[in-house]
Amino acid sequence: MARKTGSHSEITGPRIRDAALKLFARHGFAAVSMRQIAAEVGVQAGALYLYTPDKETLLFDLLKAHMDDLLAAWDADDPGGGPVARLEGFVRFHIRFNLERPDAVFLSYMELRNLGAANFAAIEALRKTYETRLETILRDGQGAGAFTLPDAKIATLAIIAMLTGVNTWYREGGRLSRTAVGDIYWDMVRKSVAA
Amino acid sequence: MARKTGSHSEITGPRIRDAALKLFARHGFAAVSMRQIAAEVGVQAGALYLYTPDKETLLFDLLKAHMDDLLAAWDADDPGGGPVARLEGFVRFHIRFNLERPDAVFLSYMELRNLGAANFAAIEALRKTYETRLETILRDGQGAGAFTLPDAKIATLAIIAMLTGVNTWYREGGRLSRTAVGDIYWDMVRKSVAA
DNA sequence: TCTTGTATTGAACGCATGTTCAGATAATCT
DNA sequence: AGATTATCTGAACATGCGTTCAATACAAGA
Repeated sequence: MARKTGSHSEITGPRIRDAALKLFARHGFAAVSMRQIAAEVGVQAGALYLYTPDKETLLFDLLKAHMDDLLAAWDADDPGGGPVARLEGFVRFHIRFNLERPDAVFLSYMELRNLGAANFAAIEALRKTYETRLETILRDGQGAGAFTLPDAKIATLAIIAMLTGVNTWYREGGRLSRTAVGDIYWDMVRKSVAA
Repeated sequence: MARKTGSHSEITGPRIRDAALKLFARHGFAAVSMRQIAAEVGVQAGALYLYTPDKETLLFDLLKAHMDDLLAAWDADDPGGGPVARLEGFVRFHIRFNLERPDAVFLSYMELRNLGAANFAAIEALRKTYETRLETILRDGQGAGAFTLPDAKIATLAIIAMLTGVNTWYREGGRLSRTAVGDIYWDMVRKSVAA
């Protein structure tokens, strides 16, 4: 047996990335073998190397794609207007976006350490870019007298950490809808930066 | 060569746990081999099995010890008094305690997935116990009219996530002292639950 | 000093790892 | 129909894994 009927790189490629994302998130990068990913897709391990030069690059591509998605999605979602409206938009966006792709979020802040220096720096830069989006809103609001912040940089990190924490406890079909979660966090964030 | 001069279980035991903690936190549980841990201590891999029945138990013991420390330290540190004073105590305690043992904190919320079901449940129970400590303070304050919370349970998780986030960015000798960090987070937490 | 118990080595076990590649088959193009 | 290209297999490579255990050297107590 060699090439399989119906085989296409446009089909196999995404399936490999999906399987890798799911398995890496569930068990950790180092604990997942190329053979396990291949088995999930239904091919032999050797076939994976038609789609990635090596295991680390497979991880990097997943993280890079996630961060690119995140930035593009926020830039499309930014409501504009005053700092308060934009901050509310950010809070609701971050929660919604992260809850829609828990595996990618988990990977993105758990498996950075498995990247080489260059790949690590690339992801870090994207993360910093995202943080700056929020920091700018906070500084604008501070300048306009809408917010009172002891430290804008730390407020940025504190808010993002708080919001990202939703992914650790939220379960589909639980006590609260996603909208209700957004309401609760917006209430806390709004007050935490209040003048 | 067999037994080494000056060898003692009271010395080697802690050194193995220290090395395992450091390496697991740095590279991840699955990525660290028993031989690497042994090399860090300066013994052969076989010697580790005098101190742990297997690799997973070594991880579990580290996590368990950390959670026990955490609970005991808070119970000793709880200032008592009114809900506002206790909440301030909790915020400052959590930051200080976590900054003193970043490796253990990192492990405790990154490597739970490498535990079997029984070990996982044991750590989860301790974590929940700690969360309940904060939740009780928040509910007391809510009852006394000192706090206004849309949801006490979620406020608990949000505050802990925000505080634990300090460990991802704090660097010794950086711009802010630990006390200054405590001040900033206490300001944000206090306002986020304000009436 | 002699004995008993403790701490460690070093080799071995079977099995899994990431990666490569020649060969084989399916899809596509001429 | 025939030639070419894309896709995948299956075996192989060297290396490393967690764990066990008999042999051995040191420490401690009598």
